[in-house]
Amino acid sequence: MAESDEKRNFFENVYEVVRQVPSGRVTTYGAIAAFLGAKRSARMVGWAMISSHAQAGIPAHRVINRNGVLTGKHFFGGPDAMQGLLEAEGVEVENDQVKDFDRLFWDPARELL
DNA sequence: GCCTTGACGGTAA
DNA sequence: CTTACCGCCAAGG
Repeated sequence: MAESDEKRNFFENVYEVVRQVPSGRVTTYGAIAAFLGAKRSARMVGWAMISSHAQAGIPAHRVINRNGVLTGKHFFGGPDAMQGLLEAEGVEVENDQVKDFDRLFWDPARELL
């Protein structure tokens, strides 16, 4: 029963980490996955975000891919919804790509730990 | 029950 | 430096 519970915990862990992301900061799927010990399963983090759509307090718009591109902007109900949210927090977005991504990158294993 | 797709990432060529 | 392919895990068809 441990394995099934851990799987569920993985999703819950993702929600918790994303929830700790401060405004004006962005993180990546790989960073979260690596923080959870599944650095090779960054895709699952993205899948968890889709499930997080039903959760509250999950700033999924702050979670993007390692390229700094708003890969899941289409899942926010609008092509510019995610970009608008980031810009509203002070994050400059250019062509669906976060500017100064390296400067705004929030690493859970570096700042949260 | 098997195959394909998917909010990714890293390494190889 | 850019492009291509494979790998991980889960869910939908």
